[in-house]
Amino acid sequence: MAARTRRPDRRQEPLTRERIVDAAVELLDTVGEDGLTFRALAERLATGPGAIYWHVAGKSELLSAATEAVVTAAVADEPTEPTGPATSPRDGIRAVALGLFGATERHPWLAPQLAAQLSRSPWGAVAPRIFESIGRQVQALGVPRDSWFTASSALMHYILGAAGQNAANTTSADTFGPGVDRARFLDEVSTAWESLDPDEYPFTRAAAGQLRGHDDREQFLAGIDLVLAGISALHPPAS
Amino acid sequence: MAARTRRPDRRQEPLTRERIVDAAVELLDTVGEDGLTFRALAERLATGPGAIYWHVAGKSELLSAATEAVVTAAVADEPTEPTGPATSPRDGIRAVALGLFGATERHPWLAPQLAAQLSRSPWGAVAPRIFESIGRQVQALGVPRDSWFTASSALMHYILGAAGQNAANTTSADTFGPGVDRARFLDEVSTAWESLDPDEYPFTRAAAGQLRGHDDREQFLAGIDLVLAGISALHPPAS
DNA sequence: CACCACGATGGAACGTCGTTCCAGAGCTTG
DNA sequence: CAAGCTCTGGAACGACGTTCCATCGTGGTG
Repeated sequence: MAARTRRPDRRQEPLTRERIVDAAVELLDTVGEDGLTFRALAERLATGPGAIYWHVAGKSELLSAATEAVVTAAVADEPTEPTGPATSPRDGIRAVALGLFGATERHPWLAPQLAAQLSRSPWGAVAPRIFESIGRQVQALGVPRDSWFTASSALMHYILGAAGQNAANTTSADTFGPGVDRARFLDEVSTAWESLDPDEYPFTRAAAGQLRGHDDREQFLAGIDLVLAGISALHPPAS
Repeated sequence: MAARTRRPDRRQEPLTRERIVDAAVELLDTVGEDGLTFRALAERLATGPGAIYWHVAGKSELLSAATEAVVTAAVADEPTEPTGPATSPRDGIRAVALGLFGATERHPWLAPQLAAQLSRSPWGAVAPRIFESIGRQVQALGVPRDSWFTASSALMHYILGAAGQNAANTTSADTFGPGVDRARFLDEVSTAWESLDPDEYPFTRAAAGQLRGHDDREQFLAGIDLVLAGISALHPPAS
C-alpha cells in the first residue's frame, strides 16, 4: 500500500509515530513531565496538535510509548556480549540492573511513569521486556525451573523499587537549589533525620550516619547481591 | 491564637486540612486519580475551590498529603503488639510489608503516587516512615549495625517495587472488563506470554506457566523471604 | 489526462482543569 | 462599637487535552 519506497520528498520528512515518540522523550528529558504538551510537541515537530492524533491515540498512549522505548533501549543496551569474554550470570544481572538504573538517572520522569504503567496494567508490554532480560540470567545462574518466576520477579521488583527512589538523587536534589551538590544534600537530609522525634524515629536517627556517606550505585548493587544471596540459599542449583 | 477551644458552631464543621485530605483520599479511592478535582473536592466539602487553597498549597501538596496519610496509617496499623505474643522480627517485617501491600490494594492510586513522590524527593516525609518500620525489625533481627542501612533499604525497595506492580492485580484487570475475574485474567496474560516471539522472549515463554497459577501475596512474601535469606547470609548477627 | 478517493495534515474551537483574585462573612481584640 | 484578622467561596483567567473540519498531496481509476 505504502508506495514502493520512493522518497516521499515532501517539504519535510513525514510525521511518523517514531518521530513523535522520540520528540516526546526529548521533551520529557529537557522540560520535565509537565513540559510535555501536545502544543509544545507540535511546535517541535513543526506541525499542529491535530496531526499528532493521527498517529497517537492520546497522551497516556504517548507516555506509554515513550516509557517502553526508553526501557527497551536500556535493557537492550547491556546484554550485547556475542559469546564474549564469558560474563557470569551474576554480572549479567548487575549489568541489566545498572542499565535500568542509568535509564532512570538519565530520564527522571521514567520511574514514576514506569510505576504508573505497571500499576495500571501489571503485565503490559514493558514488564516482559525487563522480566526477560533478568530471567535469562536467572536461568543461567542454574536456578531450578520451578523457582524461575519467583526469583526473577523478586529481582525485577527490587530493581524497580530501588531505581525509582535513587534516580533523582544524583541529578536533582529538588527541595534545595540545583546548585547544591550531592554531598551537601545528603548531609542536609542526614542532619534532618538526626533531629527527628526520638520516640517515633529511633532507628532512622541511628541510621542517619550511614545515609550521609552512602553511594547510590554501591547500595543498589549491595541490594542486588542480597537478593542473589537469598536466591542461592533458598533456590540452589539442582545439580 | 486559635481561641480557647470553644465550639465554633458555624453552620457546619470548619474546613480543616485534615478534612480536606480525608475527602481527597475518598475521592481518589472512588473515582480515581483523574477524578480528584478541586471542583469535585469543593462540592464534596460544600465549599468553593478557593477555600481549599487556604489550607493546601496546591494539587501536588494535596496528593503528597493524601499519600502520606495513607502510608502512615498502613505502617502504624500493623506493629501494635504491646509486648504481645512475641512476634519474631521476620514476622514483623512480613506484617509491615503486608500492611503496605494491602494499602496499595485498597488504594490503587497509591503506588504511582508513592513512586512519583519518592522520585521527586527521595528522602521526603514518607520514606522515613516506611524505613523506620522496617528498620526496627531489621535491628531486632540482629543485623550488625553497619549493615542496617543496606539491609533496610533493600527491604524497603523490594516492598515498594513489588507492591507497586501487584497492587492492581487483584482488583482491576484493566485491559479486560471489570467482570473478568483474576483466574481468567492471569490465564489470558499467560497465554499471551506463550505466544510471544520465541527468539526475543524464550525465558518469558518458559515462565508463562508459573504466572498462570501464582498467588500475588504468596509471591510477595516469597520475595521477602529471599531478601531476608540474603541478609542472613551476607550480614549475619555479630554474636 | 482529468478526476476522485483517501491517508494525512494542521489550525481553530470546546470543555475542563489548576490556580488566582477578591469581595465579604464571622470572630476576636482594642 | 469599630477595626482587623482569619477564613470563605464564587467568578474569572490561562493552559491544557481533545475534537472537529477544511484542506493538501498522492496514487489509483475512468
